[in-house]
Amino acid sequence: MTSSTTSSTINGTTKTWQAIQAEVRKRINARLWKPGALIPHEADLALEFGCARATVNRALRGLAEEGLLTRQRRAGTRVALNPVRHARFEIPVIRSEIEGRGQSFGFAILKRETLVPPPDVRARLKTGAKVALLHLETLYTADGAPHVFEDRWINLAAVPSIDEETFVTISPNEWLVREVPFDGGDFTFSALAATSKQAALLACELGQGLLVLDRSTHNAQAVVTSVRLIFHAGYRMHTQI
Amino acid sequence: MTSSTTSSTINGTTKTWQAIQAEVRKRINARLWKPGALIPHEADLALEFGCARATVNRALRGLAEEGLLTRQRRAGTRVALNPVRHARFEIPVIRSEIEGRGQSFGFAILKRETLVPPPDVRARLKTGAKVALLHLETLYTADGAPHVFEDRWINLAAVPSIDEETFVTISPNEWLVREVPFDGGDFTFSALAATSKQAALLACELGQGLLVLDRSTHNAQAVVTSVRLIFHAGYRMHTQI
DNA sequence: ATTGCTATTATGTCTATACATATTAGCGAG
DNA sequence: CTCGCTAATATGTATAGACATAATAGCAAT
Repeated sequence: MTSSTTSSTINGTTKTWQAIQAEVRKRINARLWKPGALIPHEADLALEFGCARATVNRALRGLAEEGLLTRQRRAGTRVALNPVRHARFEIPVIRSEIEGRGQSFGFAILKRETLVPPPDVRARLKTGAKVALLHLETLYTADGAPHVFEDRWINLAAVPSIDEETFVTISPNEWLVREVPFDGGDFTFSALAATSKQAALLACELGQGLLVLDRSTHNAQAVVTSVRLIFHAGYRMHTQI
Repeated sequence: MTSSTTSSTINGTTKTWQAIQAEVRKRINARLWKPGALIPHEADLALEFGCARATVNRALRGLAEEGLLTRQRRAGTRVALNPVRHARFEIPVIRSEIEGRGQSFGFAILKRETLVPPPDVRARLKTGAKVALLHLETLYTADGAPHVFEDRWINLAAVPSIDEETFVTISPNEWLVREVPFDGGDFTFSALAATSKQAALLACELGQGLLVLDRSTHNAQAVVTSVRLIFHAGYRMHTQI
């Protein structure tokens, strides 16, 4: 029958943009297209794959975002010389992370005060020498065991409503994620050897290596909060690419 | 003067997908569209912004990839309940990282041997109990100072040509990135306190906290290599979102 | 040789239309 | 009330055609 409703209008195989991506990936891996080399331009590939240029564009754009290709107008598309790989870490809400492992989540506010912070914190939050900030120290636990110690400074000007929050039922971590929209931030991983205070808090030996994550988040107006998370000994932050 | 602009949106000149993204972001941040809420569907937005549905699709797809929106066929698009944020770390070639800071790069192969690895390495590389692997220990330096100690195991079956490489002019790190295509891998950050050996290698105090990055990379066939990088004391790995 | 214009070219984006596909809502039979 | 079918619907993808934009190459004038 001359039914025009059949799906595969294209001879041979239906070439979705994902199929094209896979094919391009294969050619790069097989060194058919070598690092640094120019690959055929979109129109040619569209012709070869029997699809529209927009479909090729969709495929190549994705690979460029991954860092596998570099593209430039007029100059064309080439295989990346140094395939800069990106590791994407999910930064979850602490409660979700713990409960996701089937453990019980808990937290305790160890300190809550409003004062002018030390210079390094002032620098991170870009606040003046006389501006008081909210300072919170919280210990998060998993199945009762110390999980992470959080040392947080909050810009009250950016989050005024936080004054009314007691943090009895919701942790500072979760409250901020839920209530404060933000545009960006920065993350820094580092390591330190446990001081006696940290060893006591996190129930580890004095001098053990601890993973540290410093994070500050900002919106369009100001730096909202800056936090240092010191994880329990042996904690590993994992991701796949 | 007169409050002339009652403009519902940016009209006229540019209604690019990026402008639409920005507008949607603004509405989410302004809580006009609250977390969990359904937003108008693509056709409606296209009508409102005066553009084609494909353009709206492009904008919303990007926001969904970021994790700010969740989209489902037939069900529509809603603002993500807990915006899982992603930190994207670039994993550069060590030489590029050092030279990018204007420092001089160097490396020294401390050990090169071929032997059956211990069980934990066997597990990571998924090799048999009798398969010998190439083991390399390398110290990378920046301006002559220790930068990172690399302890690497390489699956010879996956990278046979490595036997001929002397690593005199090119480091193992760079050689592998350049010569061995891979599909994926996983990363784990952790911390340890410097042992006396590590302290000597990295020129730091005994017991200092050191940042550790374990990485293994695989292609379609096998796990190609597994590496542990132990960074010098005080090293900070930074990224922005 | 250097500068400056212009034509060329490959990617970037937008449009209008069409069909595919997943998921839900509704309805009828058991 | 539940199961199973069908219709409705929002996103996902593909298409041809068009124009925009950046970067290059070539050529001309200084």
